[in-house]
Amino acid sequence: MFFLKVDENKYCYKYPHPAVTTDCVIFGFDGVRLNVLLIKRGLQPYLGYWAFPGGFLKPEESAEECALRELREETQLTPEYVEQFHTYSLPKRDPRERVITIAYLTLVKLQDVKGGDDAEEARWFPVDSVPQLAFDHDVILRDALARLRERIHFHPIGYDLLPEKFTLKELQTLYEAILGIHFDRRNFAKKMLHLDILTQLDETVWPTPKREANLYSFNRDKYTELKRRGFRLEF
Amino acid sequence: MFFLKVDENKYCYKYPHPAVTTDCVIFGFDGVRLNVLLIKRGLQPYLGYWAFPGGFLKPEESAEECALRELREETQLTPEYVEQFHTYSLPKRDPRERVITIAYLTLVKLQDVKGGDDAEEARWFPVDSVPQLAFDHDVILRDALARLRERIHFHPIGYDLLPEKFTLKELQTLYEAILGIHFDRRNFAKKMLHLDILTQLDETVWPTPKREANLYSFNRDKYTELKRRGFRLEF
DNA sequence: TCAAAAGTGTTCTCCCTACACCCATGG
DNA sequence: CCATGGGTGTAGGGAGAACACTTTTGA
Repeated sequence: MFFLKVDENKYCYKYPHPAVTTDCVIFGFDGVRLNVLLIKRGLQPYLGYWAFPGGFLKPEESAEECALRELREETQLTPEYVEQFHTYSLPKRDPRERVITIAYLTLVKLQDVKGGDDAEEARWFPVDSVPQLAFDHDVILRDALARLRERIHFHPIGYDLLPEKFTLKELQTLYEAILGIHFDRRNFAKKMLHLDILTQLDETVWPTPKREANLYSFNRDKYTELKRRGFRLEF
Repeated sequence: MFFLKVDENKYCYKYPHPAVTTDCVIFGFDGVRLNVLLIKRGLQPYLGYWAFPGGFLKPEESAEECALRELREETQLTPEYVEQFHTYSLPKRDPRERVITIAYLTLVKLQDVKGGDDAEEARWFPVDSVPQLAFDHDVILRDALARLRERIHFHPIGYDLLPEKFTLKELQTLYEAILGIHFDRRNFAKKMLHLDILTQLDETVWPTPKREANLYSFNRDKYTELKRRGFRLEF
C-alpha cells in the first residue's frame, strides 16, 4: 500500500483533511422488479466486490457535478432524477484513509442502458438479491431504498423510471416493486386517473397474449406541478 | 494512513483534500414563534456576522459526533432531536479554502437554554427575522426550514420542542409557527386527540386571565410508535 | 368453453371541513 | 353583563377500501 514518495504528497494542510467522494445509487425498473446498478471493483480494497459507482471530488466541482461525472464515466448513463440523500462519515469506513462519502440517489429509464456495459463490469441487480457489497455500501443501499420509498409517497416518480408509454399495470407493478406491497387493481387505477397526471393515448399494446391494454403517458405539466407541491399518496 | 506529518506540523496528501465541517441549525419554540440559535462570529471571514454553530471534523469522530460536540461547546445545549439533512459543497462557499459542510437540523426545548448565553455571543432569533448570515448560511436555513416542514407532516415532533406539560393551544401555535398557516381550533384538537399520542393530565393552568386550560403530555409509547412508522398529517 | 387479463362502477365508511353553542372568568 | 378564551358537537362531502361483472382472446 505505501508506495508514496514524500515529494508526491504536495497538498499540505495545517490540520488533517479527510478525502471526500461521491457515490451514486442508481435505480432502474425492468417492468417487473426494481434494480440497482453495481460495478465490480478492479482495485484493492474490496477487489472483486460489487459497489456503487463513485469517486473522488475534484477541486473545482461541486458534489453533484462530481456524482454526475462519475456516473457518466463509469456507466454512460444520464439520470432522470438526482437527489443527495446522506453523507457517510464513520472514521473507519474506508481501510485506506479517512473518507467522507456524499451519497446520491438517481433514477434512470432502464432501457437507456441496454448494452451500456463496457470494459468495466457493470450490472443490474434486483434490489432484493444484491451480492455482498464493498465498504458500507449495504447500509447506503438500505438508506437509499428507504428514501426512495419515502419519496414515492409524496412525489410522483414514475416519469423517471418508466418508458415514455406504459400501461396502468406497469405503473402499478412499479409502485408495488418499490413499496413491496400489493394494491387493488381497480382502486389503483381510480387513484392514478383521479390525480390527473396521466394522459390516455390512442395506442394499445398486447402486454400478454390475452388482451390488449391502453397505453398512457405522463401529463408533464400536471406531473411537475404535483412534484413541486408534493401530494399525498395514501394507499 | 495516507497523510504524512512533516516538520511544520502539516498534513500532506497526494491529491487535494477539502476541509470538512459540520453546522447545526438549532430550532427552539418560545410559545409563540419558531426561533433559531445563531452565534456571532469573532473571526474573519465574516467577522461580526451571525452564523450557525459548527466547526471542523476531527480525525477520530463521525460527523454526528462532531456536530453534537460543537453544539455542546458553543451553546451548552443537548438537543432532543438530531437529523443530518444536507451537505454543502460549492467550491467557493468559503473564501479561505475549499470547505465541505455537513449540515444538521436539531430541535431543543427552548427553556433549556435560558441564560445559556455566555462569553461568546449566542442569541435566539425568530426564523422570520434573522439578520444577515455568514457564508451560505441563508441557504442552509431555508433548506433546514423546508426539511422541518416536511418532517412535521409525517412525524410527530412536538415532543422535542415543547415543555413536558402543555396546552392544546400551545401545540397548535407550534404547528402554526412552523408551517405558517392557521388551523381551526376545534378540528386541530379533534385530530390531535384522535391520533392518541396525547395524555390529558389532571392539572390545569391559567394561560390567560380568562379561563383555565387543560394540560397535556405526550404519550411516549404511542408517540415513538408513530414516529417510527410515520403518519399522515393532512390538514 | 374456460382461464386469464383488462376495463369499469357501486357501496360503505371514515375522516376532514366548516361551522355554532355553551361555559367560566375578570373587568 | 359582556368580552374573551376554552371546551365540545354536528352535518356534509370527498376519498379510500372492499368488492363483482363484463369483455376479449388464446388454448
